[in-house]
Amino acid sequence: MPKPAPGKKSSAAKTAVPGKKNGREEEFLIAALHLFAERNFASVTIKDIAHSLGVNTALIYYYFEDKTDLLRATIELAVARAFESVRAVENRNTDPPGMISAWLDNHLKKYAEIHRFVKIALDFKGAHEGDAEIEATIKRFYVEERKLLSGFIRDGVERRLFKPVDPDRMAQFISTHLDGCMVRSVILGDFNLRAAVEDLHRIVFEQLGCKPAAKPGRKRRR
Amino acid sequence: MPKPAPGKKSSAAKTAVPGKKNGREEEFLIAALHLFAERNFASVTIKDIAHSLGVNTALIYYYFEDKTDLLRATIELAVARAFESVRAVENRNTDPPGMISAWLDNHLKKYAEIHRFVKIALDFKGAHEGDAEIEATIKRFYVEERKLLSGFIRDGVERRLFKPVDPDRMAQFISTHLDGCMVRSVILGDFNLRAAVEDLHRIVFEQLGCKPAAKPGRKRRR
Amino acid sequence: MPKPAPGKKSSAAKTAVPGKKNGREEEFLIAALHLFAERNFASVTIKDIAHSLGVNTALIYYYFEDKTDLLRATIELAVARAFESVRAVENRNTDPPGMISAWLDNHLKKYAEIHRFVKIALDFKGAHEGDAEIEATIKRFYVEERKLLSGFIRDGVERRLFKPVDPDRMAQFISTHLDGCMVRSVILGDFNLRAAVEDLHRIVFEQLGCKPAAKPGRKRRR
Amino acid sequence: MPKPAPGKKSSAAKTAVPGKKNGREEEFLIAALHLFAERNFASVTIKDIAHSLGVNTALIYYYFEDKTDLLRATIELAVARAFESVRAVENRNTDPPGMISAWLDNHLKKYAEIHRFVKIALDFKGAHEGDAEIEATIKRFYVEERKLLSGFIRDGVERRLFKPVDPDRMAQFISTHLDGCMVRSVILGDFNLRAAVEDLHRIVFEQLGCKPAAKPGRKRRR
DNA sequence: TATGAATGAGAGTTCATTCAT
DNA sequence: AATGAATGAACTCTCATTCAT
Repeated sequence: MPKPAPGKKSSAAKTAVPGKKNGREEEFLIAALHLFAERNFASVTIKDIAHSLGVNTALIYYYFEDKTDLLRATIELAVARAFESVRAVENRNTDPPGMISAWLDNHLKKYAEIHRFVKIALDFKGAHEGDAEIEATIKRFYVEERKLLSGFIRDGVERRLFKPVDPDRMAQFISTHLDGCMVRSVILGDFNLRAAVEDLHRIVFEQLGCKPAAKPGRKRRR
Repeated sequence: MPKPAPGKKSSAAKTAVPGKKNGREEEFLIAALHLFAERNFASVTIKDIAHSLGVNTALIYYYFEDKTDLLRATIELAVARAFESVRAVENRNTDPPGMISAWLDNHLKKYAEIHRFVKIALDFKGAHEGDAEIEATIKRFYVEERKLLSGFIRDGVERRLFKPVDPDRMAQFISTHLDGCMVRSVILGDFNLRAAVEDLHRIVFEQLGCKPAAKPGRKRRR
Repeated sequence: MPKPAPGKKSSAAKTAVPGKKNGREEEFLIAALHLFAERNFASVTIKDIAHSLGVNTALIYYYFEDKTDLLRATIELAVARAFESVRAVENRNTDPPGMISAWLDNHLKKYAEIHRFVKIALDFKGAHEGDAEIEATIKRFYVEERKLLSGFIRDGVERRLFKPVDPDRMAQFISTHLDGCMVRSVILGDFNLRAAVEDLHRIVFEQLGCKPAAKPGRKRRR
Repeated sequence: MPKPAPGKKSSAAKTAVPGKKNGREEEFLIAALHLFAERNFASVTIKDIAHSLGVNTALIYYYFEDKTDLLRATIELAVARAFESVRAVENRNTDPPGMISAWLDNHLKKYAEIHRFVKIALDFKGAHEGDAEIEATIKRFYVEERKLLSGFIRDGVERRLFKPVDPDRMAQFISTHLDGCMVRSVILGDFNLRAAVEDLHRIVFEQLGCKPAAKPGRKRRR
């Protein structure tokens, strides 16, 4: 009863004030995002999160219902951030080949962001089967991602820049491979993400029958 | 009355490889393999495992040092099983294109096995950083996998069946993509694994400049 | 109804030294001191200690690292208390014979305190070999005790009140005998501590060539 | 019912076949004696004892009712052994001063035996209050010990070799001090047992008004 | 807002003990 | 006489969560 519930009920009400979140609340989300990505959901304790911000454990319960609610909000933040970077690509470039290149490039640059999301999404399954809200958020990410990619491809095919491939399948292929890259870089410490993305880039463009725009592609390690 | 007759569940493996270290120890490993793959290492309790075999919790400590030791043994089993199926491929086929096809096909058939391994390997990172033995076992799997695949490719290139691609990079590409497929099928319930593997198959053979052996490719869902 | 109103037992110490680190932490220490002295370290469970204070088991871990840390703190408290009483003697009396008498007398009065310390110290060996900190605390007690006693004796010898005995050896003798008394009173239920200490008193003063101050020496049982 | 109980009911029936015990049974007792003396009763596990003999854990239950029964039998063995050495003294020497000297000397030589007994006796209290049989055995040791010592002293007093001291009190004094020495040598790793016993020796003989028989007394460390 | 103190539930683990062979 | 396998009870410790302030 003493708790005045400032925007409770998960993060649904949070979008009432878009843009900057309440400071503390976002601090928790960011801290949680990092910790959940580094370790398992189960391995990260409420204490870990609170300590990493230098605040009291109980405070988390002022902002979030419980640990799962925090996870929910964290995943939403991760998805939002991943799209932020994707949207940036969308607005800057207009020719399909460039878009795809930019997007792959983006994966390299935003490695940490996307990596975090995949890791958390994967971890989520296995400890929280049943939470529909989280499941929906995750799926939304993948659906939008493919929509975006297949949009580029369809555009290129229509403008005869690409060979007549199935845009959906090609989008799926790219996106699946990128997930594979993410997984590998988690599992194998010495995985060369840059080289792997470059190889994907080359192969995709060969499939599309179109020379890539000679990416800078710095030195390879492996 | 509460004691539910020992040795009821998972008795399939009990008589599978007689003479080997089967019996209880392997029963535990198989039960653990399934549970760890389904849920997180942290989410699976010792009680869960014991109960799934209808035995007492303490019995686990008769066969394994502790929970981590059980995980270690489980991962070793998973790797052994994954190689079992791979070796089967190796011995049956001799022409490189057929080998690669067979191997991709194998991923489809042994989906559950490999999927379990990837899931556990991924989960391992984040809760057990530091256990060098487990880490080594996981890495061994990937190293051997790539060695196997690149061997096929090198062979095909030398026999002029394939275009002169870099065998290591191509092997890495295939193997990474397969991991991506595995992850997707965990995260996304409706992921069409068969279709994804077929697409990979087609693209790989295009890259190798060689028609695939017209796989049957049953109905596609997506 | 099962919760028996917090802070019921051992509330004596709660308000004993206000301003100091009293409150719960000290309550735990006192409860533990009594229990560890009564029974073995291993026999006393965390539950026993918590229950004796009417609080939850987990609360102990809020104040102490683990059970061994609690033991450590308990021994430190016991040593501190033992010195408290010793210091009291030191400040009240200045003539060496009186000091020694007072000190033996003190052993009688503070029987419970010292007895607890010896019991715990003895128990410590055999279950915790390796904890250097605890070992050091115990040794400190004995070193300081002997230093104190030998100081009295040296003083008396220099002032020609005592025969020229070796102060260190005589101090060791007294202190060892007192430990013997403590042990006996633990092992043998009907050991007459008072009589034993009186005998020591008499013999020591004979050794020092000096009449004791005719202690009252109430009734003897044995 | 399948258990044929070969001399069960604790060690009461064991004396039916005096002299050498059944081999295995005595092996267990000796192993237990050492382990209980080194560590706590609670710290020594049944597994420890069985392992130290290279046999199976369950075998212990063939010879002993349970762990406490083993302790009971162990204490009986310890007492028997302690008296063995005492009796040896009794038979070899006849002059009271020599007897006392021999007995103190014996403590030095049989240090390990006696030390073990005191340690176990002490440990017993605190984990097993209530076991009357064990308690009686322990008390018997102390009663007999004092009887023996006071016999020597009374003899010496009657023969005018000693001053007219109270034999019981002097015996108690000696025996208590020896316990003190034992305790010290457990608690303090660097306690010089030899020197402490020598000091006791000297003081006792001064009290008895009789020069000790110039003990060899090798070099002192402390 | 923020905290210190407290709790309940449950996890992993150990251990004495038993039972069939 | 001896063992391997199994069990139940207990213990230590952790963690999410709550409550009063």
